[in-house]
Amino acid sequence: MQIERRSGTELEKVLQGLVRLIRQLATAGDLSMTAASVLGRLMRDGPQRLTELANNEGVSQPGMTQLVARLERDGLVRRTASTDDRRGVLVEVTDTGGELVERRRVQRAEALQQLLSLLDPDDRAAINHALPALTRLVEARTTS
Amino acid sequence: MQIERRSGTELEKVLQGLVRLIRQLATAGDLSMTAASVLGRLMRDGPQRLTELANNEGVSQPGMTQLVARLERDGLVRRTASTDDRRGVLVEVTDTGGELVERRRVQRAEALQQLLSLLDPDDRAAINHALPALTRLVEARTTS
DNA sequence: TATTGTTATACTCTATAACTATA
DNA sequence: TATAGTTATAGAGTATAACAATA
Repeated sequence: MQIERRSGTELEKVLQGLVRLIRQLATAGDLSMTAASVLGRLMRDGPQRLTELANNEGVSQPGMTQLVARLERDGLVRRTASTDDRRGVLVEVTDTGGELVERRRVQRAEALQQLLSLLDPDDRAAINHALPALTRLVEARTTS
Repeated sequence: MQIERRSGTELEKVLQGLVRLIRQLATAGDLSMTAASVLGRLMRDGPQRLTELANNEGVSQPGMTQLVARLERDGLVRRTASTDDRRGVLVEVTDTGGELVERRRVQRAEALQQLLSLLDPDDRAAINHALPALTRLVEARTTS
């Protein structure tokens, strides 16, 4: 038990550092975290309703209206009327938006790769080995 | 080489998830990331100059003036005149601020501990084993 | 003249409350 | 009446430019 308590504390410290790291990695297009997350989701899951996006991103409905308005102004997403329910709005990512997301993803991956290359092979192996476990850690949050 | 390129991409994916995770963990006091980081730094390294804080946090000098003004208004930091250079301002954390930082830290650690306990022992071990390496990864960024 | 910090101004991001249109 | 979305308004958080005070 004491070992486990300590690992939560240790992990907290490390994650704080990782958040700092991510925040500072070069990222094209200067998107906010929520904007990037919305674009990523639209790429992954296809066009979605505004309300659905707001709920999934943990943002208010007006907040999502405004975020989508900015993204639309910047040519990254497109709004189309929902076919069946005339109240609804479908948001979909444009080609420009998709390219931007991909470019950012590659940039971050390359920056991380560069950092990994500075580490000892043992450290690289340890991180590699922990990636599936960390993925499950993240999913444990979503699931529970 | 191909193995390494893939690990950058994998790590990028995992870190995106971890950032989402951290963002959503319960946190008392509703501090912004920069505010939390400034308070943490003041706790760790003691009172600091405004310019020093701005540089370390990657924020403009006016931005730091305004952030410190909000933190002061909320009773979390205190500004004192610098002893030697009368242009300078020293920022230090108050008892209230210190307690808030500590409370948040404990909350996050407990939430993470709870998530860790949902994983297989193997996954927990893999994460535990990678923590020092991840710490060095973060430090590689700062150093390079 | 250079440095430290503040003030003025503007934009993004986000919330809540009040509204409109459709179901 | 309930749901989908928008508009109005306000505050946090950030930037750049212009300024004041001190070195």
